[in-house]
Amino acid sequence: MCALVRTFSHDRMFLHGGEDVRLSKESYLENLDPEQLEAVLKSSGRSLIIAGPGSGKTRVITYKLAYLLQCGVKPSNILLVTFTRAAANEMIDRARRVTGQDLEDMTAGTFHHICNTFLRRYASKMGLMNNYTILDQEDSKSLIRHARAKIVGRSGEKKRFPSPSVLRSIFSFSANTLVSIREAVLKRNPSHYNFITQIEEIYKEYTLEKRNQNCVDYDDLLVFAVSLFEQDDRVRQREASRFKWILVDEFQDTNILQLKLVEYLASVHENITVVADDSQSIYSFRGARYENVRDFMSVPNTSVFRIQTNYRSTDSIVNFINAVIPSGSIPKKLRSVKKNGVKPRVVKTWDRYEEAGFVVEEIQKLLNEGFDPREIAILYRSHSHSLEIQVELAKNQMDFRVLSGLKFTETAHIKDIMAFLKIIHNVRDKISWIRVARLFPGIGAKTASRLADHAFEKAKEGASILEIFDSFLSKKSTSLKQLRELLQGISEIPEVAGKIDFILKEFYAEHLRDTYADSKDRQMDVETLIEMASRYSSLERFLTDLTISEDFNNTDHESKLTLTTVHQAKGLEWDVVFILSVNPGDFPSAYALMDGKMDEEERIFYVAVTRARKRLYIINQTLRNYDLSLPTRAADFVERIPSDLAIFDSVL
DNA sequence: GTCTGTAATCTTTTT
DNA sequence: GATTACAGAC
Repeated sequence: MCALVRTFSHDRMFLHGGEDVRLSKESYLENLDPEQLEAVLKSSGRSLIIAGPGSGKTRVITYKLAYLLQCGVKPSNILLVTFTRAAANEMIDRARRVTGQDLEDMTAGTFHHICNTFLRRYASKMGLMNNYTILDQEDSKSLIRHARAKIVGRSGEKKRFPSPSVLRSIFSFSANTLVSIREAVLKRNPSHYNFITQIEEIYKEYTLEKRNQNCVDYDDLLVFAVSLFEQDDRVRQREASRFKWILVDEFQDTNILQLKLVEYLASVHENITVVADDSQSIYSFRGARYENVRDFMSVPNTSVFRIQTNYRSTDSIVNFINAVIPSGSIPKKLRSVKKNGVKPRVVKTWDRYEEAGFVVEEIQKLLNEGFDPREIAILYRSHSHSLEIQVELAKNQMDFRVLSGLKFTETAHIKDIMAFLKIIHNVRDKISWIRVARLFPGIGAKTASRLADHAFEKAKEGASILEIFDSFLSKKSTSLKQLRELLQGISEIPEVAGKIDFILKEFYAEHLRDTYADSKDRQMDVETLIEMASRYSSLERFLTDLTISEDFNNTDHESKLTLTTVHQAKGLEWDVVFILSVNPGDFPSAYALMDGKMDEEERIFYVAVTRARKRLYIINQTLRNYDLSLPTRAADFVERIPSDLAIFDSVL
């Protein structure tokens, strides 16, 4: 297909005005450096691009995409898989600008998005109705909580029995690594092994309820998509035929299911390019295995490209980065392009308050120097490490945005509104019924769950909202009547935005006023949600996007500092980066120290350090809240830093 | 049954 | 230090 395969073997000739006139005229390729260019142009068939941090991975994929389009590959024949929806959008935007082509028909997004589109299409094959709802983390936990209560009951046995969150992580780990529940418990939480029979029962109950209520969780999206292709070869053939080209970013963070999926989808045309940096694999807790990179590479005829130049950071920072390459990485040494940088600073403070004080003071200096606040970021291992700094910033009236922590879509008021919509979309969704019913005065846990059970049974018989309420035995309280009217009203309004507006006006605004001190802010959030909804005509699309893509959370940016966990900082970069609380027990986390799992922490630290373009600050504290009798030195990232690569400071 | 106050329980990272 | 389970008042 397209001239690619032919031209590739003959290398640069082609670039310097070889056969393909159309492309050689395009100046955009000149924006790439030789090693990037090679990766873009020469990779066809199966190829793996191992690219270090700051090597312009996004640019490589974007230009590869543009190049394919220029070669005449139709957008509908391309699959682009990225780690976040935002990353896909960014690449598409750039490729659109470069090529001037309309990319509407391209399939792009995260694995979860892509699996969801397959699942909607083939839902019935998998025993689902295509109006299934996707459970987010919290909904999934609620469902597990119910299943848990059913199995463990109210007896004293409950003590030390794994909590819903722990159970969820066990189930999720099992799904994403293709191991049994038994093995998952042994691997992750061996101390819970004596509860194994109950855990297995809860898992059964949870799975059954998900099916009954026509719900899938995040893991199911992947699991179902994989088994769809495994079970039906015709479906696999049909879908794989469509994708003449597949591009996958952040491949080191894929799990075994995602690897399988990619292999299925590439099985017809075998044109697949994956980009990876094994040192940046930081999602093992959700099944990511950087061994995928090795497995992918070990298939015959896979070509491997390496980009080891770092275009992002100054030489001083790159030298520092080279000194903290995680153990177990594929050996690498990054080259820098930007010269005369400032050495990273390692600053010792007393406690988290002093740390916050120092950071704010230093930021003020940087702003005076002329740095743009949008180009300054504060990173930390855990969201809880950010509280003191948030207070300190607020005290000094400095604007900031927080990417970590409670997301817009996770706040109680947004979840309430969503629950109304979810009922309309999938009447069997008990979790939403319970959530909604409890908002009304006089309806508590008991009535709510009786109503949910009733609605569920009636829905199976195909009853309407009105019929569900009419046959609900309980005394016709005013609350129930109001709920009935409300749901009926929502279902009659066609537009998504109109539905939400109706909920707000008829009921929710008042509810907010009665229950929250900050009801004004919350109402404004709901109004934002209406604004978002106005861009959607399909309720299903709206619900899906809101639970599956986080684009909605990264709102305005204007002249603000950024605060975020390292995990959420992946793929981003700033001129100035502060890394907070680099002490054993905080970063690396206490968890990792206990389990001796330092390798992943090293990679997280590596990701953090590599976000900085010009200035890098590493802050730690003398007052350790984690007292180690264990070897602290090995666990202390600061202790490992060679003395000539940073400036060591103390504000004590 | 609902609502409210108090005691116990953890405590990462997220699509 | 916040969430959640539970006991007791209504």
